[in-house]
Amino acid sequence: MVRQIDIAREAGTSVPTVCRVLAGRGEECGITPGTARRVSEAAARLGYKPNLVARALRTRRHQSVGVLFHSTSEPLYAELVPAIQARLYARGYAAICGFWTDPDAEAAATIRAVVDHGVDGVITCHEPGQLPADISEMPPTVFFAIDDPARDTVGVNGDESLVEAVSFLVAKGHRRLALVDIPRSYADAILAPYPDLPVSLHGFDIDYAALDAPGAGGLEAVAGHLAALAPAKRPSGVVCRNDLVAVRLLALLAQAGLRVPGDISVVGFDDTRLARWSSPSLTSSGAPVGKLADALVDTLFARLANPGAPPLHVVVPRVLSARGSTAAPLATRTNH
Amino acid sequence: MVRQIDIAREAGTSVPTVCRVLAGRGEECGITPGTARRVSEAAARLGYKPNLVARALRTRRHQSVGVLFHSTSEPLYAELVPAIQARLYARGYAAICGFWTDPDAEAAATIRAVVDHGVDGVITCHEPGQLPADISEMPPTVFFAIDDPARDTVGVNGDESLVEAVSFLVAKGHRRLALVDIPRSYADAILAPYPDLPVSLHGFDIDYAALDAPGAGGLEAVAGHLAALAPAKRPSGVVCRNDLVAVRLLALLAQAGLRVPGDISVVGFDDTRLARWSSPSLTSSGAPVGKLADALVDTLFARLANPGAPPLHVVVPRVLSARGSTAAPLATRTNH
DNA sequence: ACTAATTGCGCAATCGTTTGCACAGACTGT
DNA sequence: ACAGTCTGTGCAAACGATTGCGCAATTAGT
Repeated sequence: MVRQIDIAREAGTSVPTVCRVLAGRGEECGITPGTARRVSEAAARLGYKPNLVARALRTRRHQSVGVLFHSTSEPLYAELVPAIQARLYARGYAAICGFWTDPDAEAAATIRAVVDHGVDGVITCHEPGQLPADISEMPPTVFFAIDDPARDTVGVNGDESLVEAVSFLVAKGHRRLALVDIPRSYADAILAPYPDLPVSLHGFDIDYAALDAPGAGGLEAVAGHLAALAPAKRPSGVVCRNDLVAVRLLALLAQAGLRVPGDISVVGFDDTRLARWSSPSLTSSGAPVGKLADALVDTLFARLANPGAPPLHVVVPRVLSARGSTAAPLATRTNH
Repeated sequence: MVRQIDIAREAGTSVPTVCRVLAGRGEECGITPGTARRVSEAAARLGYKPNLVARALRTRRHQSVGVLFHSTSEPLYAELVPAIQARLYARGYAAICGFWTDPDAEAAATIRAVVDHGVDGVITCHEPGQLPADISEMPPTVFFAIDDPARDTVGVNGDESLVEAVSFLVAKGHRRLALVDIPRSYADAILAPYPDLPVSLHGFDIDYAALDAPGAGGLEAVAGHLAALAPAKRPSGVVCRNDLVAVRLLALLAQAGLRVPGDISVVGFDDTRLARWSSPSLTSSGAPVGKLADALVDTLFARLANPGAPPLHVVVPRVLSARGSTAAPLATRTNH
């Protein structure tokens, strides 16, 4: 291990001078160009790597950020976490990652463990209200997909893009829709532009941990219900809370004998790789993962640069990508 | 922030005594039970949290492990990384995560950045031979799914379970098989038990980064080739390198007009959630993620506890889970 | 030439924890 | 009672980088 004192000896100077030159503050501190050059060259020659631990002890900045998300079984997070990590490294920061499955207990313990390791900031999807109370001092934190005017947040537009998904289906000719596992508040926002549209709500009790199982956490009942309806009474389009629910529904609808998009169209949310991997591929509305990661990391560094600024709020718009899971409804097509 | 000196003042003793008691070495160092109790109580009362950065500077152990994998677009890694992280936290260690997409350039830079942050150990799927040369001192490292007698490794059995997958299809009556993106060395191992089985090899040039695109990184050509063959000449069973390839192939075969498992059976590898999410669900052979994570973390800590021991090698057996993508071939069924 | 301002650099303390060593005090043995 | 052992505890020096302050050496000013 090469230390600053080794460079100092090599360059015939002292540790503080080495420190100032290597911190790029040579000019500012009035170091002679010649000295600065000797230091830089010696550092390069010896292959100096700063000891980040020692630096962190002195400066109280650790060059690391906690990245705390639901277990990556949420397909969006599986893509978002590596994207965030890449952007942090581009700024010389390490990503200390924490995942959990159970929202309440595990999350708090995981967050506490990461914060105790001395991160400079946190990026998380955890609800601010449920943060462990005894965390003495939570570092600057950016919350993803959380509505809280008092915190720094990065979100994706919710009800507007839900309206867009619905209008996409309406434009294709659908007149009877179902929403799966979508909050009623969002659903209400939909009714405004389409007061006469029959919309049914399903799957409020979906158990995401059981989505792997054959029953799919309650989703099988939803598929069965849809299949049991007479075609004329059946919703011809379904909008799902996220891609995972949509993809599982795709499989269950096939089992139940409904063809997608022939008998029924399906729209997902988040536009993850899952939407491109499924058969049929899934029409989905989501914000580009790269832009989300940009927004999260930029917001965190803006906060670190300016601790006193008022709360920051960024919304990344979703884009609807039409794919194979949506088509005009059968009735419309036969009418033509 | 509460420091040891605050506890020392509160308990009427000195910093070294506090340190020894809190390190659990009170007995060993002959601290009086009374003193030890006063220290413990004061620490609890004040809510002491050790400064891990200061400790790391002194002890050179950082209580953190680098977890370095391909970008989690590899479905197995998306499940493995959170499982590893959970086990590290259970031991009081943080997971500093690094992901990359391009195997050569990004991986080296990512690994270097993480190692520079001072991790105690590394768990990675990177090839040992391609580690950046100028990493002064690589900490103890466990390699996943790498064959290298000189390193600590955790693997899944490869050719044996490939044989098992083939024998599973043969037992169902399949007599003509295809392997997609499977190394020829493995394929050779298969020919031993089944010398007369016609096996064709496909998809050696699959571009994993392009698997999202419509052409699926070359996989569309494979599906097209299979669909173009006369049913009698067509392989009735396909074994794929991993679940992602298998799931994409499922979609492409459907597009090409082949039904799964009616016309053709498909077997995946790794048994990720993708296998349970696809339609039809995918027969797949994989080691349980939990056991893999256990093996990786246990092996790393065994190495940390005993730096001089000879290389450790653990193999976690795969288990074949039969699901909806496999059935007896059409020919066999009509014969009965 | 003598004081004052300026410049370039190094001394020493600091961050919080750990650990080798030594020093008091109590105790034992003769 | 005194030398020797043992026991519990504290002193001080690390670990490596950062930074306020001040000291020399040079230059400017009169």
